[in-house]
Parts: sequence; C-alpha cells; structure tokens
Amino acid sequence: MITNSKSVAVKCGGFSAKATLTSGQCFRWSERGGRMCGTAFGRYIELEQDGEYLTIFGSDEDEYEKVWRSYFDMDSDYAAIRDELVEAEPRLAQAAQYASGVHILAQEPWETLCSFVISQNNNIPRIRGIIARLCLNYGETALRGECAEDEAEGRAFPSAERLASISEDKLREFGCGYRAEYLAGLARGVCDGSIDLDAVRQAPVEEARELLRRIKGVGPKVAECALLYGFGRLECFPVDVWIKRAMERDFKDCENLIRGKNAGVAQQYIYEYIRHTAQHN
DNA sequence: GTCCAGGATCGGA
DNA sequence: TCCGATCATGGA
Repeated sequence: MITNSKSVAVKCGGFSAKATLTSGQCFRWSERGGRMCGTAFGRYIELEQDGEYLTIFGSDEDEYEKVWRSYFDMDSDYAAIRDELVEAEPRLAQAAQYASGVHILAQEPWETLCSFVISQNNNIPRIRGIIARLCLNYGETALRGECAEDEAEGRAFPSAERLASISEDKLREFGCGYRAEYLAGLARGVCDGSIDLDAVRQAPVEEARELLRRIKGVGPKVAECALLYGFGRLECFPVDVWIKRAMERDFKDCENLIRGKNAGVAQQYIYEYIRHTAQHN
C-alpha cells in the first residue's frame, strides 16, 4: 500500500477505474482495500475513485500528464462516442448505458500482444496467474514497485529479450501450456527483428492485421485484441465466445455496429454487459 | 468424469 | 475454402 507518498487528483468525468480495469482488456490490476492497484509502463500506482474524482497514489501531475492520461484514454469523449454508437445501432443502448464508465486502455503493444497470445482458449483468472508468474520471475521491479502488496504486481512485464532467454519448458512450468511455443517464438521474432511491432503501429489497420496474423499463435481474435488494446485502433472488434453468443442473440445482422470507427468501444460495452448479466455468473 | 475458457493450427475433405 | 480434431491447464 502506498502511504506517505505523492499523489495527484484529477477530474475524470464518467470514467470508472474499476469497471475499466476489470473489463477483460488487461490482466495486471487488482482491487485491494478499495483501491485498484497495478503496474503499467514500468510504474506502480494505486487508484482511489470518488465519483468524478480520481486520486492516483504514487504519481504526480507531471507523470499523470506524461503517462496515465493517455493510458486511461482520458481525452476521448466517450459520451459522444456512445451517442454515435447508439444512434447507429439502437439495440446497443442498454449495454452502453450499463458499461458507460469503461474506457479502452492504451496499453503497451508488446505486453498486450503477449497477454492475448496467452489468453487463447483460456480463462481470465488463469491468464492473470500466468502473467503474474512471468512478471514475478522475469520482470524488472517497477518504479515504486516495492510498495506493492503482491510482489508480482510491482514488477514490469518482461521485455522481449528477457522472454526470449527463457526455455519453452520453463514457460510451460508457469502454466502457458501449448502456448509456450507461441510466446517463445514471438519473443525471438521481436528480438531478431523478423517481427516488427513498430511497423504494425505505423501500418494502416488492414495491413497491421496481416502483419500480426503472420505470427504463429496469433489468429483473428488475438490480432484484433492487440490492435484495440495495445495499438489504439478503436475500430477493431474482437470476437470471443461471449461476444459471439451476444451477437447471435441480441445483435443479428448489424454490420453498422462492427464496422464503425469506434466499433471496439461497442464491443467492450457488449462484453462488459453480457459477462455481468449472464445466468451462470 | 465432462465442460469450459477473451482460439489457433493443422490435415483432410 | 471449410471443417473437425487437437492442443495444456485448472476450476466448476
């Protein structure tokens, strides 16, 4: 727990830190003592929210402007995005209202791509566990990381160089299963330059999709998630089992929903809504 | 024991 | 091009 440290309070409109950080787009945040705690961009922080006011413990105004403002996508007008989405597809109204506090995080491309390679045919608690073990064993201690109650939480995600140095057997020990081969190949490719994430970042979205899908272990869904959550491509629309069910049940024949420039936001609203209203939850 | 999870790959039709 | 089997793992 961060105490006796600097902090910064910001007005955040309709943003919900908890809803955003538990919405399945990231795997490294957890709630502890009423705060959301986690590490991104090699910096550990804790968040406390009271209505429109968000206090970031451990951070200051300068770091907020430099790092967190864009990470939490504070500059997009989500109310306006919702209005546009609902106008184009009225059936989205309920989900959009329900999940209105959710923003699309601007995460680090490398970590995001790895995370969603691990996510395939896997469930969220287990994905979180695998990533936590990787960070604990191979991640650098984050700035302020020693304040984290859970040690893995105070570590940065391992670099490509570090991951590339781990054997596939070792990755399997951490629970990666058959994905160990994919993760190792991805790390090696980034190190030797055959995989160029900066080229992905600069490419038009369709070309970016192609580049990502060339990577073994990266199919349509993982590419779409990486682009949406790690490369800021809000038009990307990942379809997992939950979204597929929701689309078949509630959004039959809605090209206008999945093709818009903010389709990814709509997708996140639907995901959040369906996951919290499903029967067996 | 079976089913499922923010799926992708592979071989065969 | 499309379809089914298969892939590790742990919780329900």
